[in-house]
Amino acid sequence: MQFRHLRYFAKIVEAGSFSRAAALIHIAQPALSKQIAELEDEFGVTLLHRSARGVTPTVAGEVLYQEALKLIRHVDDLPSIVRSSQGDVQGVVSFGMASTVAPALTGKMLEICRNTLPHVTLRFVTGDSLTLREKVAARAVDLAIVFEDEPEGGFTREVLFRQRLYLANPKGSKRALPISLSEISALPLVLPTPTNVLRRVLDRAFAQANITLRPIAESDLFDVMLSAVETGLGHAVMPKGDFSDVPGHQDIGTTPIEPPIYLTACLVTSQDVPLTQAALAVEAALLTFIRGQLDKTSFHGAEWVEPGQP
Amino acid sequence: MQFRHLRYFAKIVEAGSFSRAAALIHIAQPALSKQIAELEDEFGVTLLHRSARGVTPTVAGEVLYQEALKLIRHVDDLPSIVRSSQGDVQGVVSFGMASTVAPALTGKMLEICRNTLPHVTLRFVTGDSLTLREKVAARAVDLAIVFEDEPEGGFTREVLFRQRLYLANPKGSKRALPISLSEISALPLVLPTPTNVLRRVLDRAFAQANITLRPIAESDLFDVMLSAVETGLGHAVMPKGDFSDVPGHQDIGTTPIEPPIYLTACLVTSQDVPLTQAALAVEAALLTFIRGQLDKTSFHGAEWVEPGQP
DNA sequence: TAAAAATACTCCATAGGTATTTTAT
DNA sequence: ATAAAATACCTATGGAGTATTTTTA
Repeated sequence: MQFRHLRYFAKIVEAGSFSRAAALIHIAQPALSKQIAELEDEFGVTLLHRSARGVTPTVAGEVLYQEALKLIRHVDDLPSIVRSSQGDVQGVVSFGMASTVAPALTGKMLEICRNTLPHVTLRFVTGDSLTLREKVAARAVDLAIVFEDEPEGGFTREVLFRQRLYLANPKGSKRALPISLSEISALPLVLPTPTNVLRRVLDRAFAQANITLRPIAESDLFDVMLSAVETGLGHAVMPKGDFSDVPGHQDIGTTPIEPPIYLTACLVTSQDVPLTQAALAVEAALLTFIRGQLDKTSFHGAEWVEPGQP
Repeated sequence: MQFRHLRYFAKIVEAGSFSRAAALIHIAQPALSKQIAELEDEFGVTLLHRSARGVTPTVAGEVLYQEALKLIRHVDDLPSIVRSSQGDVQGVVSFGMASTVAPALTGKMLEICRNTLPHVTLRFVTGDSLTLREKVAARAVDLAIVFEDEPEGGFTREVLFRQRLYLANPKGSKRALPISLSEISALPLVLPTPTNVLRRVLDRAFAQANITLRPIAESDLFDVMLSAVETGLGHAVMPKGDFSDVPGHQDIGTTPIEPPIYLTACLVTSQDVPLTQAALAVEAALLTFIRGQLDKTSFHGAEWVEPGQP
């Protein structure tokens, strides 16, 4: 499959005939016949109805035509996209991260930007996923890594990984074996407020297991929950399997929850307004880093999702 | 620019070196050097930092890498997209149209579907643009042609055309010359309710001209407004320059408004859930028709927008 | 029976291979 | 000094051209 195939195919559909398209492209008609034959061969589908006075697309052909148009436009945009990120990329980029992923990424991101984008100022914003997403929608944040339960419209998202949930335990109360939902419900719990994504997923999981959750406290602040765990007051559930990178809370232990529950971490941007060159460059650097160089063993309980449809 | 270029470039970025990538692709290293040289030549930009132990992408290279990934995924999806619309496409497709575009399109759409998609049942829905968009969001309607003032998130949109606004006059009160905003404000007007897109655009236009609009009646129903015009009670403003195709209202005259005011007609679909094969086929057929065979002279005051970014 | 698409073949442009040089650490 | 990329040159696949046949309205 080549670009040429799509370009030719689109022109033929628009011209309504091989020969007319051939004249438009300044190419011989048999060349087009061959190209389309290859396309139909590759897909195993008839794309054009041939008749004595031209061609009309089949249903599959019309679908391909629309996809081809999108691809062609995208490709034709490449030069300007690439060139715009040439030269001195500069500006301020607001980059949001859910509190639990921030410790593992902040340093690395800063380092990358200092190296490859010296004139870009990174403005880090942390918070809970819903707030961050709202800020992205409001354009107060350019891009953000958030956990999503049910994706909402208005955002362009790249799924990064699925993060397993763990029980966060006070230092000392060690336990390596996985813990069940019913066992968890018997513990004193500090949970996020009900609007939180994590909380909603938890509520659903426990509801399905017919267990009522009775947290001893609720908070939307990561640090508040960790402090509560730290002081031994209770346990928390976190999308994080290791706290050794969290300053002040290195000795919080974790226990995998069985059956596993997952949150999906996504990089979201606003769908409505295009990113600045600087934000685009940061996004590209971030994705390249996360999908490539990132030491994935430091993310306990994360299942890396290969790029695909959001 | 070929696909190969992008595929090779992506592999090189992932491998971190020409030679490693060459080994992965099973191709000689100089071939890659040449391809990338061509790419850099075409964009006029350095894409990779060469060093003695491999390559790292430049900023432009990282941006291109991300775009290339999207393109590659899209292309790799083509076979399944195309094949899925092969065979007996069947099902019910809900197709919404803003009331003013419905008369000009309903017949043609039905004809196209009967011909190319015999086992697809088209369910036509008309209404005002905002209601239709809500129905699309709620998945009660698969795709809809609506007028948009400010695009909202959560939808995939294809801009179709800009439609100029006209004053709709009772039969008899003919007038060929354009009419100004202040002249309009002196007439008895029947306007859409304030939530309507058309109304919002009108309110804005008149506010900018420092004119207060005082309609004699408001309605959200196209037919109600037309009936009011028909009986000579008042005038209406419509995104439509010709009423000869509206059964029962053929003799309503129109007057262009000067300076011109426009609404943008878009085909919107829900961004969240993918379309069924049937809806996809209808969408493709519709776009092909509207952008191709449609007799555009029947759309008075429409400026056709060539496909581009929404 | 015409107008259009498909087939048959010929040719050459270019992707890719081999051998070697240049570059950077 | 060594590992990697660039350059030079050669080969051969396949895209495009010309001539012709087949299809269908």
